[in-house]
Amino acid sequence: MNEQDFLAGYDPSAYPATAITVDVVALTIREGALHLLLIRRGQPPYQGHWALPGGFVQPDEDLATGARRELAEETGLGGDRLRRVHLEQLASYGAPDRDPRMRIVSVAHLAFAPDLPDPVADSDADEAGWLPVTALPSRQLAFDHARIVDDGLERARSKLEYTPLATRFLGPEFTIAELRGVYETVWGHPLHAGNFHRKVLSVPGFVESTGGSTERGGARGGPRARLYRSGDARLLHPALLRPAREETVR
Amino acid sequence: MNEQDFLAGYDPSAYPATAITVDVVALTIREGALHLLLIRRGQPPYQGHWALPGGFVQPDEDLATGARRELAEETGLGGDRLRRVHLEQLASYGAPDRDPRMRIVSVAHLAFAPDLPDPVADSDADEAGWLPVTALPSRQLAFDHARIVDDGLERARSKLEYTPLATRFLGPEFTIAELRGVYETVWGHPLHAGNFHRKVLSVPGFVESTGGSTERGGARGGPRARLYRSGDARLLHPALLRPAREETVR
DNA sequence: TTGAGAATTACTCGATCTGAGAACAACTTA
DNA sequence: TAAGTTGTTCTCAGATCGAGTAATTCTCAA
Repeated sequence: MNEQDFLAGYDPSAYPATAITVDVVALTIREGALHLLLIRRGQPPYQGHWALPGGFVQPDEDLATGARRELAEETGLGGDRLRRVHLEQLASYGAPDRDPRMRIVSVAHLAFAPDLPDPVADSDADEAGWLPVTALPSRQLAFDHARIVDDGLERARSKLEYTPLATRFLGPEFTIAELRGVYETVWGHPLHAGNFHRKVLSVPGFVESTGGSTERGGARGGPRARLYRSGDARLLHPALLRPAREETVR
Repeated sequence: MNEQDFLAGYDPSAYPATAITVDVVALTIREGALHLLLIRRGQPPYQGHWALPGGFVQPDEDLATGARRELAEETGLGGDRLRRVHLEQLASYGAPDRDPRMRIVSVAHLAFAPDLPDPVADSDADEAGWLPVTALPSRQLAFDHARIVDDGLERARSKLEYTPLATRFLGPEFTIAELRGVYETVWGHPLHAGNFHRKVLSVPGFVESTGGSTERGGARGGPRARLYRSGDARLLHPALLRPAREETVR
């Protein structure tokens, strides 16, 4: 039997029904706090619970494409704003009983976004919004989404150590203090301003100067700060050190 | 409509047929070279090509369970030997056209194993064996498995930096020189013996002394070496530094 | 039996990096 | 104008790293 004959006689429905979804752990920083995009489900299962934005993968789309589409649908974002969002695959979750409907494997993704507008209500009239990750209603998250969020947060904390992705939470131009704010928010630790400044400028390719400065000083005083944009490094070497790293590994 | 009614009326076959497979990038070290477990496919598609061990996930099993089962089936391993193998999820691959049969999403896993016996031929009479990763027949790997192997190798190199998983390539007791050999093999760089020794013993929880020594010196001379076993740390802090790290990020 | 070579382990030294603190100037609000 | 805040630079002690040296112990081969 050659390969073409084999494919012609192949019957996909002979295999048990499974489905693939993509879910997105979308993070942003609002008013100095880490926020997560959540949807309140309007339909069973888990009706009324908060859940990660996501849905079934279309037959013709890649996993990353599906995740970006779901993110766009929920945030109403498009074009350049959407393109600035960092999106990466997080992990897949496939416990047999994680969804009561059928066997569903979810390929979770992680997104870093600059401060985005509030999402608009979905066609299903689902409520949607950015919720602070502290004081999340863990018990109220649908499916195994609490676990996925935990994994996403740990991945985010870790990625800030050795990649320049912290800049993805900010606009195209930013100050070193704003960048430090991202690290402090995601890591949950205050950082030494002087040492952070020295470190960021000494790592090759992390940031590059725009030559400009802010129009005003800080809200409570201080001089105008110089402006920087993202450099061309994809990895930080040497990496930043996260203080008091916990003993956890996924 | 309550949740039970909803589930009763739910029709899984309404969704397009997709399938989930698990594939395993299983690595081991033989004669100082990194080896990868590969299967030569006995059936279309890609008949005659080398491929990663893997297969469809059973309806009642978890993704990690499926990966371990596939690994056991191909290596003929069981019990304690299998339990010593480190297995972690790598990433999922779901390009729409990656498999000519149907939409198949593969959840790839990564395994670190001590030197294992040669695999026995499968029931499908597929050939199987450990192949050195240098001089892999990249063009001859089935599906997108060359890409998966690349991702797995980079993950392995990276994991050796900040976790004690290098010990998983060795038996329960090992010398510092054997451990250094794992790093040199996976990273592809010779390491400074004295500095490596100092570093391994200074990182808390990496290794602990057994009190014993090897029976003989090295094959070409040298004193007997002290024996160590794996410590209880899950993360190495501070991490080991990989020399000449490339500018790549997944 | 002996000598050459190799490997384990320990030690040294200079360069670099880190954490902590201080200093100064520029800016805010009151 | 005074008081307080912040961006930026500098200093300094301690830790870490890369590279080299050395003592010792063993294997192999002459």
